[in-house]
Order: sequence, then structure tokens, then C-alpha cells
Amino acid sequence: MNNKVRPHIFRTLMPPPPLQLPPSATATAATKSFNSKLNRLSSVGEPHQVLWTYISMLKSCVAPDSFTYSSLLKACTALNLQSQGLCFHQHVIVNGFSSDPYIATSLITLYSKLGHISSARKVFDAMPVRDIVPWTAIVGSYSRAGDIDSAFFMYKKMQYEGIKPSAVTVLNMLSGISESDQLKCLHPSVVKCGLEFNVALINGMLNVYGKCGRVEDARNLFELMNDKDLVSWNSLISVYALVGNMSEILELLDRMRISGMEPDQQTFTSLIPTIAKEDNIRLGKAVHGQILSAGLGSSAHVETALMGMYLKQSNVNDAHRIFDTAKEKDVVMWTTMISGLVQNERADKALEVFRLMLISGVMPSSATLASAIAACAQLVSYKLGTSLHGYIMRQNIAVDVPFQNALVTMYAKCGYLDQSFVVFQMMQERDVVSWNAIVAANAQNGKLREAFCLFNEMRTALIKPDSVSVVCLLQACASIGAYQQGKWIHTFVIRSCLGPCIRIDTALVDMYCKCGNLAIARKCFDNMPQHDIVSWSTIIAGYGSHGQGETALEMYSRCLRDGFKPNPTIFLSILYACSHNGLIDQGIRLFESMINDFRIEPEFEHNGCIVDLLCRAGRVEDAYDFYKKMFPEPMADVLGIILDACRTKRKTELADTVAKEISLLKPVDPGKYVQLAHNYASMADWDGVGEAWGQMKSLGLKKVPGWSFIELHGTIMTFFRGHVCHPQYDDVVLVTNNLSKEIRELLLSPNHEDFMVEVT
DNA sequence: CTAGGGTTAG
Repeated sequence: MNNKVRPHIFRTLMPPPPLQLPPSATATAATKSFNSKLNRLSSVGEPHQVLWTYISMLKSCVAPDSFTYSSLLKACTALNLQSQGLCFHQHVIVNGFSSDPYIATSLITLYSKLGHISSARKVFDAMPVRDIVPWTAIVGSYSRAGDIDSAFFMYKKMQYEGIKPSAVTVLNMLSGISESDQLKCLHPSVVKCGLEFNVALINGMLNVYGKCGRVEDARNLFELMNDKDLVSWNSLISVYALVGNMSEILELLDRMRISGMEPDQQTFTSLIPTIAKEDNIRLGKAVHGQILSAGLGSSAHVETALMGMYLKQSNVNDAHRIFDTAKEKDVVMWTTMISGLVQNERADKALEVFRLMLISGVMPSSATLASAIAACAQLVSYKLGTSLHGYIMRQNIAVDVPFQNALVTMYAKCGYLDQSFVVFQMMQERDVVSWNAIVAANAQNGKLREAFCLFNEMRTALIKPDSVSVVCLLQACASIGAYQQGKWIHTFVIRSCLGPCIRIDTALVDMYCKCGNLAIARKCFDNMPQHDIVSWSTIIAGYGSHGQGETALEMYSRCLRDGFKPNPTIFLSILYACSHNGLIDQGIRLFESMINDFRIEPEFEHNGCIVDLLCRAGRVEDAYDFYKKMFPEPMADVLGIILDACRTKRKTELADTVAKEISLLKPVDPGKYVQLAHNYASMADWDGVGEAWGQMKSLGLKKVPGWSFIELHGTIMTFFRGHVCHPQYDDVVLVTNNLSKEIRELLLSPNHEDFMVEVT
């Protein structure tokens, strides 16, 4: 009910009610009857209905009394209605209910929830008589606000004034405690007040120990309890779930069953995320079975937890099945589905689910919107991303840090670095993820210097870089071959004790490969405490791109021997290694093995690799046949590979066919027209050359000049064609001319075929 | 007094 879209009518549209009640405003029978209705609505958690009932009360000219205002203030607390709450406080004062202890306590709770602790304290201080309830409320206000010192001060003061804390008082004290030392301070008074056998209180303390990371303290408290209830068991299980200790959880499950306690929905909801973390597919299925046979399968919390687990295991189908059959879908369930689809790279599907959610009338939360923005980023759709961003701004939906982090990434992924930076700068608060997002934004757009500057700014802002930060920078170094900077990050990783981390290690291997130091890359790889399929892919790709195809294949066999199940990506690395190293038969055999042994359907990248492989082997006709068979939709890039092969292997006839096919596709990539022109030029077909240039011009395309760069002593030097203002232009021209001459001589030598193999 | 959802990365 609370998730449905409701206009915030009480914030904006409610007319100011009369300040002074009519003189007849004494508690009538009508007032009492309305009050009991308000009380009922309040206790079933329908604050909106409480306010509507108040309106009908005013309409029927029934005067509110102090009980009425108590209910109304509670409704404002539940709905976080600041101005309406203040308005009711005004009524209370004008009508002389200020000294009512019930109303004062409701006001303390309201101001505390709204974050106005000093107002709460003023109401408290103005009370003529105070029993335990307002004391408990004020203690809770300070504690929840994080002002533990004041909470302790008031806690002591109440005892000094002769009021003995109840279990509820201590539980209120617990609400803001985050350090186990503070919790230990409470132990003596718990014993003094005779509360050490209060199960609810001990459960509460157990939970606080868990949140402070004191698993052993929580455990000891639990073992000392004489009568543990279901909440005690659930609490300890959630403590172990927090630290991801599945084996301890399974033992507790056994023990609780032996002691005659059956796990409930909350037990399973706590432990399921831990199964997801462990990536234990069989255990997940087994627990799902237990849940169904215990009849707990229709709880929204359990369903959501199970969906989350399946989605983390890349099992979108089972997650969808639960989602589709769920009776009541709340905002958390919708969000789980949307974010899970994004994590499984189904952004299109995620946005479709998001649309259905809006149609069904469930109000998205900022978590939902963060996932929707992430979906736009994955689709690289600036249009969708901005329109969603604009919609959110127009709707005045409150946004938070994680949502803004998603925005930073979305703009960066769509290539709008400046807008990404504007969002970042506008943020009032930034966490590690925000900094990582803006570093990644620059790193992925080739801005190495800016990425490093931001990394330093981050450290100046006293945000400690984590594994993600260094992975982002390593990625930037790898993409432009910044060897010195990459090495510096490596030392930074060691100095800041960020390891061991499989993602950092893999990024280091990749960086050293891409910067050309295969030996150190291999050393890093061998030193890794554990490998996974991604790290194997990385080292295989590294060998493949450095002309060591045989080693790449050897590493692949070792990967299989270590028991890893190959995925589509690792086959891409292997096929690349084969095609770039002349391992024709092996490449084709592995491609067949991928399909037949591992049941992996080739994607267009795999097929493209095979086309490239056949072309490099000179089997251009076979490549074309394969292309025709595997690509039902024409692909200009793959045709481009074949066209270039036709030119070097002098297959004029096929070249003609392929060139025509490319022309018909009207590709938007100017490089394709350059290729066409080169092809016609090689056949001395000057009309064809002119046609290719003309076609390109008529489409408004312009070839961006190619450029290259080299890292030298930590500095990146860039080169363009005709880059005459380069400080060493003359030297560069001299050296390249000499090199060209040497190459030409080599080509004329009898062994030039060998040389050709080397340069390709 | 106990439970489910988000953002950055190889």
C-alpha cells in the first residue's frame, strides 16, 4: 500500500485549518468515535488514512481533542511531514494541550524524526512532569541523531532523577551505537535494572555487536542466553551473514531445528545473500527447495532475496520466474529485477521492466532510478539517459549519492565528459564510488593526466583509494601504453596494501601486456594467489598479441587442466591468438571445440575472428563463404577484413563483389570508404576511387587522421601525418625514411616472403 | 529486538 503513487497532498494542498476551536470544543461522543477510528488506523500503519479521517472530522464539524492531536502527530512522524507537523504543534499550543504528556512525547518523536533535536529537547524541557516514556523518547532522539554523549548524559540524568530505565529505554540507547566500547558501557546498568534476562533487549545488544563487527561478542551473548527465541537465532544468523560465514550459518540452522525452532521467512531472507556471495549454485537450489516445502515461498522478502541470488548467479530465467509469479511486487522487488538485468547485461530488458513498474503505479525509489540510469549507460544512450535525468529533476524526486554516481558514469559512458564532471562538481557529498566514477570517466576517455590529477585530489580530500580506483587507472595506462605510470600504480598497490585482489592483479597483467612487458606480466600472473577465467583470458590475449600464439595455446590447456570452464570471452582471446599467429588449423579446431565440446554458440565476434583467420591464411574464398553462412545480416566491418585480404592476395573478382556489398551498406565509418578507394586504386580502377570518395563526401563523412604515440621515459609523445611542428620533426623524417629504404631492400631480397610474415 | 533492492572495476 505504501508503495503506491500518492499525491503528497498534505504537503501542498491542505488548506490552513482554523487555529481556534469553537467554544463547544469539549470531548463529545462524536470526537471519541473519530478518535477510536484514528487510533485503529494509526496502529495498522495507515498514516494517510489518519489525515483523511481528520479532514472528514473537520468537515462534519467535530472538534479534535488531545487524543486526536496525538494520532495526527504520529501520522506526521510516519510520513515525514514537517510543515503539517508544525501546524499541528501550533494547534496544540493555541488549544492549550501543551502540557499533555502524550502529546509532548509525540512531539519529541516527531522533531527527532525530522532531525530537529533541539526542538525535541525544548518540548522535553517544557514538560511539567516526566515519566519514563518522554525520557525514553529523548534518549532515543539523541542516540539516533548520533549524539551518543548527550544520549548517555540524559540516560544518567533520568536515573539521577529516580526514573529506572526500561528495556525500551536501553533499546533506544542502542539505536545509535556503532562501537562495541559504548555498548559495553551499558552492560552494568542492564544488570542493575534487572534487564539481563530480557530477551528482546539481549537480542538488540547481540545485533549491535554484529553491526560493530564483533562476531565473537555477539556469539558469547547468544550462548549465555537461557531462553533464546526465534529473533535470537535470526539475529545471530544475520551477524554471520554480514561477514559471509556460510558454514557457521548452516550449523546454526541445524542447531535451531534440533532445539525445536523452525526457521521463518526472516531466517531465509538473511542467509540467502550469503549463498549468492559464495556462488554456490547447488546450495541455492537446495535452500530454495526447503523454503518451498516450508511454505515460505510467497513472502515478498524471501522472493526478492531468491531473485537477487539467481541474478547474481547469472540465472535470469529462474529470477524471472519468481518475479512473474509474485503476487505483490513492491519497489524493492522491482528494483532487484531491474538492477539484476543490468548486471546481466540486459539493459534493454531492464528499461522495459522499469516502464512496466511505472505503469503498475509503484513509485520508484532512488535505488530504482540509479539502476535505470545504469541501464541507459550500458546502452550508451545519451538520449534516454538525459531524458530520464530531466524527468527526475522535473518531478523533484530526492536523489542521493549512489544515484548521482550512476549519473556521472552514464554521462561519461555516452562520451559527455564535461556533463559528467558538472554532475560530479554539483554533488554536496562524495564517497569513494563518486571519486572512482569520475576517475574511471577520464580513464576510459583516454584522459590519463586528468585521471591521475583526480586520483590525487581524491587523496587530498582524504578519501582512501580502493581496489577499484587503481583498476581504473591501470586500465587507462593499458589503453595508451603508459608504462612508467602503470609501474607507479603497481608500487602504489604494494605500498597501500590493497592486495591481494584478483581484479587488481588481472588489471596489472593486462597493463604489463599492453605496455609490452610480457615477462613482468607473466611474473604477476604466476604470483597471483588464485586465477579465474578472466585472468586466464587476459594472459592468453597478452601472448596472442605479442606473437606468441603457441604459448597462448599452452596457457589455454593449462587453464583447462586447472578445471576452469571456458566462456565466450576466453575463446575470443584464443581465436585472436590463433589468427594473429598463423595457427590456422588450431584456430578452426578450437572454434569447433567451442561449439561441440562446450556448447557455446558463436557470437559475431567469434565468427569475425574466423573470417580474419581464413583471410590471413590466404583462404579468402573460404572466408567469404564462411561469412555468407554465419552472418545473415551484412556486416561492413567483416566485409572490410575480406576486402583488404582480397587486395593483398590479389583476388580481383571477389574484391569487386565485396566492394559492391560494402558500398550498398552505406557505412557511416569513413574508414570503410578509404578502404574502398585503396582497393579500387590497387586495381587501377580510378573511376571506382572517385566514386568511393564521392560517396563518402555525399554522406558528410570525413576521415579523422590516424595518429600514434609512444611512451618514452614516462612521457607520451604523439605523432600525426604532417605533424611539422613536432620539435624533432626532422629527425623523425630522417629515421622513417631510412627505415622505409631498408624495408624496400628487404622486400627485394630473395627472403622477402619470410619478412612479410614477420611484419603482419 | 531480526529480513530483501542501488553506484565504480579486471
